[in-house]
Amino acid sequence: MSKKPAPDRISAPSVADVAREAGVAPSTVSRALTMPGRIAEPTRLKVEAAARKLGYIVNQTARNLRIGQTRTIMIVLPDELYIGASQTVLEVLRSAAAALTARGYSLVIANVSREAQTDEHILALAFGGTISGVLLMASPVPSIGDRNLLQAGLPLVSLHFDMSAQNVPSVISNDSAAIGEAVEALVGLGHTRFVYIRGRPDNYHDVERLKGVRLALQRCGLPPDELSTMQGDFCFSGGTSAAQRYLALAPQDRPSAVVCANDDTAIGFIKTVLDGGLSVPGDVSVVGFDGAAVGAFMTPSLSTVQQSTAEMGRRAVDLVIGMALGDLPRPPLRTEVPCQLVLRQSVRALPADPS
Amino acid sequence: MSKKPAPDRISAPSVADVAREAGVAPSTVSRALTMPGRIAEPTRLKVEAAARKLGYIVNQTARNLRIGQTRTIMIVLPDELYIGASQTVLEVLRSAAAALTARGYSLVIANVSREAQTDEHILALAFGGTISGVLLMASPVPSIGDRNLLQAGLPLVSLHFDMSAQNVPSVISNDSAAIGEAVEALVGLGHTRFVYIRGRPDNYHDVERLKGVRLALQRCGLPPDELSTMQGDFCFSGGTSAAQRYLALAPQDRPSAVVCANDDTAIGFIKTVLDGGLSVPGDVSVVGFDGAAVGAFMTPSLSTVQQSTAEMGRRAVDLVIGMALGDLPRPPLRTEVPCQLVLRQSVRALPADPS
DNA sequence: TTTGGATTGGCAATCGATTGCCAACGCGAT
DNA sequence: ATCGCGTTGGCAATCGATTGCCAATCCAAA
Repeated sequence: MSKKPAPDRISAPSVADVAREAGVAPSTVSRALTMPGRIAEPTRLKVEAAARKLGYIVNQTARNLRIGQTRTIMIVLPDELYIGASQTVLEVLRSAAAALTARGYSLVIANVSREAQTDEHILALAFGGTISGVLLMASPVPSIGDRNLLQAGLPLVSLHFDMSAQNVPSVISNDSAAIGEAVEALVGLGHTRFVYIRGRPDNYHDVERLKGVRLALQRCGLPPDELSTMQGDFCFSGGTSAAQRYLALAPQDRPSAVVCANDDTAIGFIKTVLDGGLSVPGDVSVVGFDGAAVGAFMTPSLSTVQQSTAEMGRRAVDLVIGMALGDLPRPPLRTEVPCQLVLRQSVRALPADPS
Repeated sequence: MSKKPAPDRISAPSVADVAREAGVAPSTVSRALTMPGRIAEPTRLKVEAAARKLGYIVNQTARNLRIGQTRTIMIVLPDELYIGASQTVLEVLRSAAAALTARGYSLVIANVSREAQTDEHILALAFGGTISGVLLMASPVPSIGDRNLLQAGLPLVSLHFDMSAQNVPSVISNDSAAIGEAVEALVGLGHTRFVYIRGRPDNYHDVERLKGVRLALQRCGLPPDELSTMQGDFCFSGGTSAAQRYLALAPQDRPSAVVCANDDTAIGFIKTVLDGGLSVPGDVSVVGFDGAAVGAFMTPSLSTVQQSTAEMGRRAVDLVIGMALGDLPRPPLRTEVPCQLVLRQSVRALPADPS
């Protein structure tokens, strides 16, 4: 407030500077600022005043080096940070970031794609000592040669993918059960013939969701051959190409219910069949997965399975910080956060069959 | 490959360990690994072999402390990381992240919202010595009391907002000119009466885009009172409420062209007027701004002004790294990246007026 | 063989904060 | 006045990598 010590100082003041200003030893400064109670009140106040006067801010790099910890969590994003309508990964990222900063942690993004040298970068970061924990978002464990992220000995939590089998605590949606609910709702509306439009091959979500569809149909007593599948890719384009195949079917051969691996697929599908002259939900009912915000504003509005992204992020952060602090010697391996079915204009009840 | 030195070693190997293994001094190890040419080839190979054998990875914390640099760029995100259809900020973030990691930099996210203590956190990070530069995304300069981010003396680049007046190099879209093009296109299609649905008050983009609309109408020779404005908020809800006001107008009083501050606004507007029984573009033509990917899959598909997000991210990274390395003593204060007008089904030509 | 210059590699200081250890000090009790 | 205990604060080592400086070494030229 009074006068600035140095408006454009090159090097920031250090504990030594503060100590000199306050007339005490550097160790006293450090303790005064970080160990309440360890230093007598009058001395502490003197130090605090000196620190404020000099505009002292602790050098985190030096601090981290000394204490061997960083309060920094690394986030590994999926192969491809696809930007479409489904933004589950981003929503979880937002919630995790909020939870982390609220607890005084920083967050570094390790990657936004997954090219050749990306895993190397991730591992260098993990082994470089700047990281206190890792959040793995919808990603396999980064590895290079015979070295992988698990060996870094860092607290590690998987989001979206269930890796409990590999002993990695996982925070996941109940993909299979949730999509099953959607299928049961469609059966309840009179649908008996289904298409499932798949995501990328070998993807965890695709496998789980397809499984959920199959199980639900079985529970409803429908024979397995009432379900056909079409290949998709979790993107608009996958929905579009599946729709073209759907349109190519003879009208009476078209299943009345289409369940999609995610919202983008559903959106691509709907747009294409509408352009092809069909009505949604008049001719075909469509359900997506993820709960993209824009779904409510599509025409027709999109039925979907809403993931609880905010809670997933929070839970994962609780886990990884707990592990980093050693509070969780045996973290739960599976934390399942339930989804919520949202039925909108894109589905309708089938008129009772007179036959 | 042969046998692991210690599968669960507590402390990672240091230069000292490598030096012992290779039979040289620590300084030699350091130089061998970071200064090509400084160390004779045979020695260098010996060191490299030892490092590989021990699985040595440099401790970045120590390295950063010593060299007083971090190759880490901090990203400050907007007040609210709104997740809707318009994802400009996220697209730019993705592109910037890709450019940064490609150049060996790390990226820390300072914040995902802007609460009371957020700015404190941002400044602590900035002054804490762990940061080499800052990318400010659609955000004002964080400050707390009489201390602000500018005083940290860090390379700083603004994205989305033009802060060249405050001497901050800015990478921006040509908001005003681009939306002007859209307006001119609509005038070219025969539209003469316009509504502009605004974003949040005092927002940079809102101001620029409204200005662009006004200037374009003026250029086209239309009187200012052919433009009315409605309040929005950059979200679906803003479009929705504006649409309700639009529907409340007598049909002959409804302007035939609606220009929205962004795509989310347009999407909310379209959905609501469609539900209200109007046709788009039959009764009203609508244009958004941002180029949300999902726009192409709406019904009708959304006309918009596409921002070149990928290029913006790259440009900003080039700037901030150049400044950090001292390569850019006088960085350009304004880098304007042009947008591209995309006309889709949501606009149509007005039939020639017989009167 | 000697000399000069270039190359190589080691020693030790340094970055800034933290912390184990201990000396000094104060205070109350004997 | 002395002792003993608890409190306070200083000294110096430490975290791990980098780098200025210099000694040792080598090679070619004289």
